[in-house]
Order: sequence, then structure tokens, then C-alpha cells
Amino acid sequence: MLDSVTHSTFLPNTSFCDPLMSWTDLFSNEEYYPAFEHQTGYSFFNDAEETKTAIKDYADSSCLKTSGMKSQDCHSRTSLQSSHLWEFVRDLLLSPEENCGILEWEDREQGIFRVVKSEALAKMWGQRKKNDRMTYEKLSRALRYYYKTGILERVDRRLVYKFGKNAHGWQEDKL
DNA sequence: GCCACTTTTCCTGCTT
DNA sequence: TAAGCAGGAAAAGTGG
Repeated sequence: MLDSVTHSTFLPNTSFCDPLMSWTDLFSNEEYYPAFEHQTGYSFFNDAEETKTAIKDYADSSCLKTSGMKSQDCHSRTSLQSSHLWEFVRDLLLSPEENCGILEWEDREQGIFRVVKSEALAKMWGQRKKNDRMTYEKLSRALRYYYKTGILERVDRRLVYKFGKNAHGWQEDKL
């Protein structure tokens, strides 16, 4: 059930503040639990205690054990552990409260989005990859490579990109 | 070690 | 002039 729920969905105010924090770190830290209590994504749990339990169970499940997790298993599961740049961008877009205005949808239905804070995005990606020399110029070069594979489509506007036919998981009704 | 794939780095030229 | 985009080339990193 929780497989499609992103890390940032759980922790809207924490995940990108410390992108290197592990699931174990997050779930073992009681300070973060209150944040779940007000998330609409968890309205299906009766109360905060139930939410905690569900999350803890999920954190304890074998699929989230760091040692046993393969990149393929988790690449689409969480923004923090997405192995590919486009998934990182996608997950950031799917958590508008957490991306601090770095990315925003231009046309949600068509998958068109805009990079609002290019330097911040590059910095965030750099943190994700433990590369403090990352720049938006380099990041955008990587994004342009996705044109070839159909993951992104070209949009003739500055800082605007569009998810292509080979990108998945960005459509609201297919989450 | 090899290969495929993705990403990074650097570059030139063009556009806004 | 600066910032951003396009794309070539080479190299690094990673996983199978």
C-alpha cells in the first residue's frame, strides 16, 4: 500500500532539509512523527498513534532495510533514494510543499514544469549525489540527455521541461 | 575486466 | 553582458 508513497510525502518539512538522512534515521526519530499527524495522505489512519504504527511497520519491513535494498527496488519509491535525476525531479514536483518553490507545474496534465530556482535545484541534486560542484548548467545537460530517451520532451521556453512518453509516475491519476 | 547505461565535466556556439 | 539552451566529446561511476 505504501510503496508509492514517497519519502517526502511522509515528511514534507524534513526530507529536503536533510536529503542524506536515511529512512532508519527518520523513523527512529520521534521528533518527526508529529509531522505525519496532519498529513492528508494519512487520513485513512484513524489517529496519530495508528499512523505512527503503520509507518514504523513499514520502516521495519524488509524492503526498507538498507542492507537489503536494491536500487531497482527503491528507485521509484522515494525522492531521496531515486537513482535517476528525472525521478528526483519528478518526486520533487510531486511534493510541492517541500520543494520550496524550486520547481512548479506549468501544465500538470501535460507534464510541463518549470525550474524556478535553478541554483537551488542544482544544489539539492548535488547534495543528493554528494557532489558539491554540481551546477545548474551540468544538471540541465543531464536533463537534455533525457530528450533522446523520451523521458523528457523539449519545450521551447527557458527553464521549462516536459515529461515524455517514457516517463512514469508523474501523472496524478497514475500514482 | 568488459559492457551498457547514466551522469558529470568541459566545451563552443547560439539565443534570450 | 549574463544566463540559459543545444549538443558534441570524453570520462567517471555503477551494476550486471
